[in-house]
Amino acid sequence: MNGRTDRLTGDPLGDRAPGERADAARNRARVLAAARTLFADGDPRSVTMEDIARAAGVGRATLYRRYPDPASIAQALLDEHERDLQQRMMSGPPPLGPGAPPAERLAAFYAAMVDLLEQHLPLVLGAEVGPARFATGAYGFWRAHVRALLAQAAAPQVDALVDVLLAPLAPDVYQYQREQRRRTPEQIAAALRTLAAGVLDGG
Amino acid sequence: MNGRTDRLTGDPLGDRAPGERADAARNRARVLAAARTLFADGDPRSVTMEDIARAAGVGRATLYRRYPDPASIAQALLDEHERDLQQRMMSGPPPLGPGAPPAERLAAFYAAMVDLLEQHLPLVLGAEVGPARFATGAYGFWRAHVRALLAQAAAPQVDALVDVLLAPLAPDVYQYQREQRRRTPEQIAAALRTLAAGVLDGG
DNA sequence: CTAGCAAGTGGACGCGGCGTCCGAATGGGT
DNA sequence: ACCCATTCGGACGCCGCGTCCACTTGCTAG
Repeated sequence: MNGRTDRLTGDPLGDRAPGERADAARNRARVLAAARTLFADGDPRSVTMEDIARAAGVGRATLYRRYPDPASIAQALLDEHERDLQQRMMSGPPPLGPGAPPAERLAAFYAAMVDLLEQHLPLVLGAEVGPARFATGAYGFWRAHVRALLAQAAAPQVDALVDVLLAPLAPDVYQYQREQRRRTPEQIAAALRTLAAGVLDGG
Repeated sequence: MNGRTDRLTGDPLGDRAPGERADAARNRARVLAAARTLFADGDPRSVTMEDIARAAGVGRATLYRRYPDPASIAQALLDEHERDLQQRMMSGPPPLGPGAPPAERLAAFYAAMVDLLEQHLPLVLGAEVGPARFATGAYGFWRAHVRALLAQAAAPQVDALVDVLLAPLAPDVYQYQREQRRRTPEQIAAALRTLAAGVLDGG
């Protein structure tokens, strides 16, 4: 029918929803681009809706139409990366994907998460507002994954252990280790590998 | 020549600092009492300076004289409990105090922290504002303690493991497990015991 | 006992972000 | 070219913050 010309080739989250108006799509792209910049250079926790609106050249109500707060904008920017990781966990090559023993898969998951945190720390910090972290769909996914690995390895205390094992991946813990403790991503990943081995192999 | 020493550290309702005026002491007691109530029944994270001032029957500037924000008031209320725990860790009976093998002491520390969280969760949540948790003196103490235990047990990755092992004690992780996951303090403590054993005994 | 002074107090003020509302503009189908 | 639904964005009221300053209170020296 209507061959819609996709003129927004540089658009971060390219595709626009069916029936979305052209100006809406354009503004959404502007908002996301501006937000990405703002979160990246500055304190991600203190980015305000007004900041984003001004940087995007858009009214504040336009922002509120789609996003309730800065955190959800950061979340939108993170989504594609998280989805990608989820894909690799479900159907990628081992040890991250299926096929490796649970302890190795857990270690690989830790390594992948460290990678994600390292590459997008500002966004992750911006997306984390208090207990909101646990409410994300992503947390539920990590949770289900790790829980399955624990069950597969016949670990004790499966249900209670899951959140304990996910706790070190909290963004501010990572930030603290990187910036206050001057630890490298490799050191952090190594410690998490030790943890995975201790819980799933030893003990 | 009054050698007055302003103690900006709010100590809980008890004695008053030397040279502190009677009205100041009375107000400080009022403030702490009011704050304790407010943090306890309501969302600890949304307690505001104005709330506390109103509940205490005190002007806002009076609050700001001693405490920069609600979090530091919660911290003041927590201090005595944390000090007590620190005392038991340093010179109390084993397994929490010295004398037990590291793995058992770590498990005992976890149990004691779960106890503290369980009894004072509202205060702990109120005292935790973002990355402020790591800046607390208390965190440094827990950190040094766990680090010593790890070193004593000749664990690998000592420095990087410390913060990983402390992460599950983050107040919002605990709250999530209790309120969303409906887990009992015993279950949480058991999972942490498993963790301690896995890292220090096994692995 | 009184007077003086410094510490303590609290109401008022300006600032900035929040979230919403409504008149204006814009887009896309007819 | 028209029309209506959707979207836009400036403006508004609200609330909490943090500070300032004029007033009050407690302590102490004379």
